[in-house]
Amino acid sequence: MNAIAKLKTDITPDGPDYNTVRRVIELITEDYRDQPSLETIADRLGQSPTQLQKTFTRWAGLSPKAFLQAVTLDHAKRLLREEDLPLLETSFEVGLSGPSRLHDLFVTHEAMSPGEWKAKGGGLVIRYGFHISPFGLALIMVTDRGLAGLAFSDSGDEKACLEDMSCRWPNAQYVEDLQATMPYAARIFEPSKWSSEQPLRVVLIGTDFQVRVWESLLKIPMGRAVTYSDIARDIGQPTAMRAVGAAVGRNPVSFVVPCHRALGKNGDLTGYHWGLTRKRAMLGWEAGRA
DNA sequence: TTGGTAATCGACA
DNA sequence: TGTCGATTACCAA
Repeated sequence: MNAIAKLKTDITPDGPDYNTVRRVIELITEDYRDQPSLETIADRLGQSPTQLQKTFTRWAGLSPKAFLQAVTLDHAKRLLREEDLPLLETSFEVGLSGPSRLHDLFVTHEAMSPGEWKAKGGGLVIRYGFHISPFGLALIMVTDRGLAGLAFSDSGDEKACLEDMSCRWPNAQYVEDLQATMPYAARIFEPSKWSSEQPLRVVLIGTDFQVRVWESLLKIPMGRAVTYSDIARDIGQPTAMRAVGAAVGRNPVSFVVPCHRALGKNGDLTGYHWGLTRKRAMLGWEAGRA
C-alpha cells in the first residue's frame, strides 16, 4: 500500500462499512412496507445475519432493529415533533465569527461574499483531498482561513464530485494535498474529537441570503431536525421557504453545516445534493449518537 | 389518500 | 425580465 492509499484508509477504519449500510438503506427504502427482517436483508446482500449485525453496530452505534426504525419516516416525524424546546431560537448568539452549535460539533465561521471572493482573484489556493468517511468518500477543501468545502462521492465518481465543487469557485487554484485535508477528515467524522475549546474553522462562501440560511442550519442540534419553513421563519422571511430550499441545496460544506437535518413539513426527506440515501444514512448515524 | 396548482422569492442568464 | 427550485397549503376526485 502506498503512502497516499494508507492515508486514506487510516482515517476511519470502518469506512468500507458504508457500502453495506448504503445497500441496506436502499433495500429498506424500496420495500419499507414489508418491514423486511434482518435475515431477509442479509440474504439479499449475501451476508450472514450475524455479520450484518456486527457491521451495523459498529457503524451506527445502534442495533440493526433500532437503526431500521431510525431510518423510517416515523422517526423523521418524531425529530420534528419533539420541538418543545425552541430549537433555532436558542443555542448561541450567532454572529460572524462566533461559535455555534451548542450540542455537538462547534464551529466558528466567517462569511465571504462572492464579491470579496472574486476580488481576491485567482490568488486563492484551495487544497483538497478525498478521504474515507462513514458516508463514503469525502472530498475536503480547505483554504488558509479554514474549511471551505465538504462533499461526498461513491468510489469511482471522484472526478465528477471534484468538478461539481470546483466549478463553484472558478477562479481558485486547486492543489491536491492530503496532508492538509487529513486532519479535518479525522476531526469531522469522529464525535469524540468534537470540542468547544477548539472549534472547527469554516469559511462560508456565498451570498448574504445563503449565509444566513446556513447559519440557521448550524443551530440545529445533533439528532434533531427542522423544516424548510422553520428556517425561513428563523431568518425573518417566513414566506421564503422555497428560496430557503434552494439555498440549503447549495450548502458547500455539507455535514458540517447540517443540511441533512432539514426535512419536509410532513417528515419526508425531500432532497439531498449527494443523494437521499446518504441523507438517510446521516440521520440514522446521528440517531445512534445523539 | 393522491394529484394538480398557485403563491412566493432569491439566483442566474 | 423570465425561468427554476432540496416548499407549502389547498382543493378536487
